[in-house]
Amino acid sequence: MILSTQRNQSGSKRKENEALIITAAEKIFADMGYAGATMQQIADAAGLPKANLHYYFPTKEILYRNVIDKIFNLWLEAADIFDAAEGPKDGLSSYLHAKLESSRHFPNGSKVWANEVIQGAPIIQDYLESKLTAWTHSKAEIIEMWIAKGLMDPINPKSLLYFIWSATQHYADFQHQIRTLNNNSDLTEAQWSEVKEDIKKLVLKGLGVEYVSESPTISDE
Amino acid sequence: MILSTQRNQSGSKRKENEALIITAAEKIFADMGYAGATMQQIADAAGLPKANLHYYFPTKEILYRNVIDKIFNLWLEAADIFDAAEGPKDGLSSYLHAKLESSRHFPNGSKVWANEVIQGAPIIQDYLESKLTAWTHSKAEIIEMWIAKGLMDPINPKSLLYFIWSATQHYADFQHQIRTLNNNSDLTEAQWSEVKEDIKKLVLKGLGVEYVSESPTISDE
DNA sequence: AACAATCTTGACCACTTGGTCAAGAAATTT
DNA sequence: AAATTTCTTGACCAAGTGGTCAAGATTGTT
Repeated sequence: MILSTQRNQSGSKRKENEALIITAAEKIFADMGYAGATMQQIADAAGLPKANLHYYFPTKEILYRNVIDKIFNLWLEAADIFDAAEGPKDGLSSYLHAKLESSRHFPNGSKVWANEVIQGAPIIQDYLESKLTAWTHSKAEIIEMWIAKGLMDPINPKSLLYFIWSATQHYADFQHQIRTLNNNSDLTEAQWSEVKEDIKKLVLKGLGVEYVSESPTISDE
Repeated sequence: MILSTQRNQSGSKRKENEALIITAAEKIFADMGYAGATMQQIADAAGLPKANLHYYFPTKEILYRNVIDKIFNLWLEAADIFDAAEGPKDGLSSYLHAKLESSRHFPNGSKVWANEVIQGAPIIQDYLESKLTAWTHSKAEIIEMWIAKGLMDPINPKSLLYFIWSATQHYADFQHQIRTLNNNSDLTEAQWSEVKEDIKKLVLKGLGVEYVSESPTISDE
C-alpha cells in the first residue's frame, strides 16, 4: 500500500501533516509535473520548511506515490456505482456523472495521473499492471453482459471505457485550455449542466440506449 | 512564427540539423515533460554534442516552442477536411479518422501538447489565445450551421469538439495505459480498425446522423 | 589559394536540486 | 519531573542543470 514508510501509532499530528503535505503536493505536481515540481515549492505550499517534508516523506518519489495512491483510491470508490447499476442507462449515466463531478471539483488528481501516464508511467507502472487491469476487466464484463442482454448496441467494452475516461477527464486535464476558449472564465454552473447533458445524451444515444433529458436547471450535485 | 532565431539562407545543413534536433526533442519532451527533459538527453537522442544544440537553438525554451510550432501546424492541416465537408456525416467522420491516424502515427506531438496544457500552458499560452481560439470559433460556426440545417442533433459545438479531441487524442496521450491494458502489446491493425469503427459509430449515431458501417478489414489509410 | 562564413566541440561555470544532519523544541510516557 | 519519543528547522553538500566560450574544423566564395 505504499504508506508513509514509518509507523503511525498515536500520531494525529502525523496524519494531519501528511494530509496537508499530500494536498499541497497534489497541486504542485499537477501544475509542474513530477520533474518540474520541487520539494521547496511543495514545502512553501504546505507552509512548512523543506526539511520537515523529508521527515514525513523521505524522498520525493515516496511523496509522489502517496499522492497517486490517494487519487487512485478515490477513483475506485467512484466506480462502485457501476456495479450496483441495473443497466447501461442507469450505470453509464451515473458513472459519467460521477467522473464529471470529479473532474470539476478535483482536477488535480486527474492531472497528476495524466502527466504520469503520458510519460510512460515510469513510477506507477505497477498500478497499471495490477489494480487498473483488474478493475478494467471487471467493468468490461459488466458491459458485455449488458450487450448480451440487448440493453445496448454492441461495442468493444474497452473502446467504451476509454471513451468515457477521455471525455470526462478531458475537463480536468485540459481545464486550462477549456478556460481559455471560454473567454478566460471557468465554466459556469449552467455550462457544466450543459456539458453533462451533452455528454450523457451523446453516449447513451450513440449506444442505442433511450435517454430522457433531465431538466438542466435543477440542482445537480 | 517563432522560427530558429537565426537566418536561414542557403542552409541545407542547418535545416537538416534543425529537423533532426526537433524530432529528437519531440520524443524526449513527450517522454519526460518540459522540465524533466534535459538538453543532454535530447543531444544524445539526436547524436550530437550538447553545445551543438545550443548553436541551433539558443535556449531550451526556444527549442521547445519550435517543437510546439511543428505540432500545431500539423493539426491545422488535418482540420482542413472539416471545412471542405458537405455535412456532419462526411466532415465528422473524416476528422475523426484524421485525428485517430495522427494519434496512431505521431503520438509524441499530442503528448507534448497535453503535458503543456495540463500544466497551465506556461510557455505556449499565446498559442491558445490566438491560433487555437480562432480555429475553434471557425469550426464551431460550421457545426452550428449543420445543426441549423437539421443535419444533426443540437449540441453545444464546443462540447462536440472537446468530445472529438479527447476521444481521439486519448489514444496518443494514454498510449502507454492502453498498451498495458492490452496485454502489453500495441494495438493491432484489426484493433485500430475496431476502435475507429466504435468511435465513429458512437459519435455519429449519438448525434442523430445516420451511419453506415464500413467494412473494417479493407485497407484504411 | 586565400578569405570569410558556418559549424563543431570539450571544457567550464553559476545556479538549482534532492537529500542530510545535528541540535534543539514539544509532546508523551513513566 | 525526568526520561523518552516525536517533531522542527537552518545550514550544508554532492550531483546535475542550462548555458557559455574560445579554439578549431569544415564548407563556400572570390
